[in-house]
Amino acid sequence: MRRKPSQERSRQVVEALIEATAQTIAQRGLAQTTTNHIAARAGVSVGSVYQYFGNKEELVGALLDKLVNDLGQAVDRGLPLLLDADLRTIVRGLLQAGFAFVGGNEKLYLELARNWDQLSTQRFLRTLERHLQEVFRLYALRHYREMHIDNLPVAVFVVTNSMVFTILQYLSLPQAPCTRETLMDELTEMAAGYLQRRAAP
Amino acid sequence: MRRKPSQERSRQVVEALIEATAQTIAQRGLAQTTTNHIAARAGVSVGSVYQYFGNKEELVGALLDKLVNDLGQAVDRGLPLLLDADLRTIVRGLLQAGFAFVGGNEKLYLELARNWDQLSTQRFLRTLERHLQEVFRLYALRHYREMHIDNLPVAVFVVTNSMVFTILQYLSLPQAPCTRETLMDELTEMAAGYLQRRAAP
DNA sequence: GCTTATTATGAATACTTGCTCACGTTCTAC
DNA sequence: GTAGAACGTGAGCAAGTATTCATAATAAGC
Repeated sequence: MRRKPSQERSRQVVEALIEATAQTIAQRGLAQTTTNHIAARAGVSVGSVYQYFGNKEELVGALLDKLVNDLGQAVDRGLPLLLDADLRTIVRGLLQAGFAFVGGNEKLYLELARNWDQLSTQRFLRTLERHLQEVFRLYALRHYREMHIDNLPVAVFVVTNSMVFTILQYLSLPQAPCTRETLMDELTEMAAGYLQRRAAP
Repeated sequence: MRRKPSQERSRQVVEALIEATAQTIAQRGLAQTTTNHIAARAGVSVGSVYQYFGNKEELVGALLDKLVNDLGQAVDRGLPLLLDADLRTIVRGLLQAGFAFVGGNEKLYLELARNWDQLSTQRFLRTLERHLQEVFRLYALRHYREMHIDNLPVAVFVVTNSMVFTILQYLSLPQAPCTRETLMDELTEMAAGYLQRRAAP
């Protein structure tokens, strides 16, 4: 951020720019999103973009920061409700929460996912992994008889990426091969089965 | 393809262009790959590109066609060797074959995967899914006592995408969270466990 | 009210890149 | 050998876009 906004109006401009970035990406795609489009949608001139952001990338980065933050909050909100349930219910709940999170902004998330090479998108996955690792660590502690995974980080890595990318593929398919419910059932089956495998006999 | 090459030299130019496209994408990334770069690497002038390809996209499409073809052949070669083994061995074998296939051109495949939104990349996955569906259909026929999946296409969709994208993520990670062997073990565990779940009692 | 700091503007700049086209070269057929 | 077809060339065009900067408007401090 090139200049730190000190007055109220400038803070509103920054907010409007980030919001406009999200909308423009969702509507036109990241590649077709220009600084002029963003400025126009935010109701300011291009110059204002460079008042607060060094370049286009920083602006998108700021949007990502906001989304990563939202994600963290969403996970933390849903977490305590799940810990008493069994593994299958937890996974199903997490999937449901995931779909709900993407929910209204499906296009935006899909578009961001299409560009997961940009460093920033990776932060999203890392954050998600970190949170999920915490969930399963707590579960493993409570149910140490049913679940004892020697390498939790790797297991979470595998499950997280499998879930996320399969869902993204599903969402970006021109015509779905099954209902959303079916997909969630299958993913739950796969993930829960995998995570529960090493039950102490 | 705008003009069909009839002489030998022009056929060599077309081949050189496709090969140069692969190398340039691997080295500079798809976004930074310009028609001028490709022509230069192929040792011809830009004009020649448009002699045989309507635009840049067609050129990349031709490369994709070649790769999809390679993939099909690779799967077909390895297939008969696997059918007598058990599910776990099959999955492990497929993963091994997958890594071997990507092998030398890791950067190219990674770069293409980063742009999976382009329609063409999807053909790759579809082809893979189709082949794998055939593998598991045959397996299910032989071992109908151990594996009875009511919706094979969906199961294959889930497994394929989970494997492919988890591996791609693994490969694009700056520092790996585990060895390649460990990753394959875990993926095998997850996939084989999932596919075998519905054993008739 | 006056001064100074902050904020907003948008035409102009600088640069990239896909693609064309007029011209030169090589091949083929007779 | 020569005409005509196929092929190759690369400077330059056209279109788009990130970024700047001189100028103007607005707010804050006194």
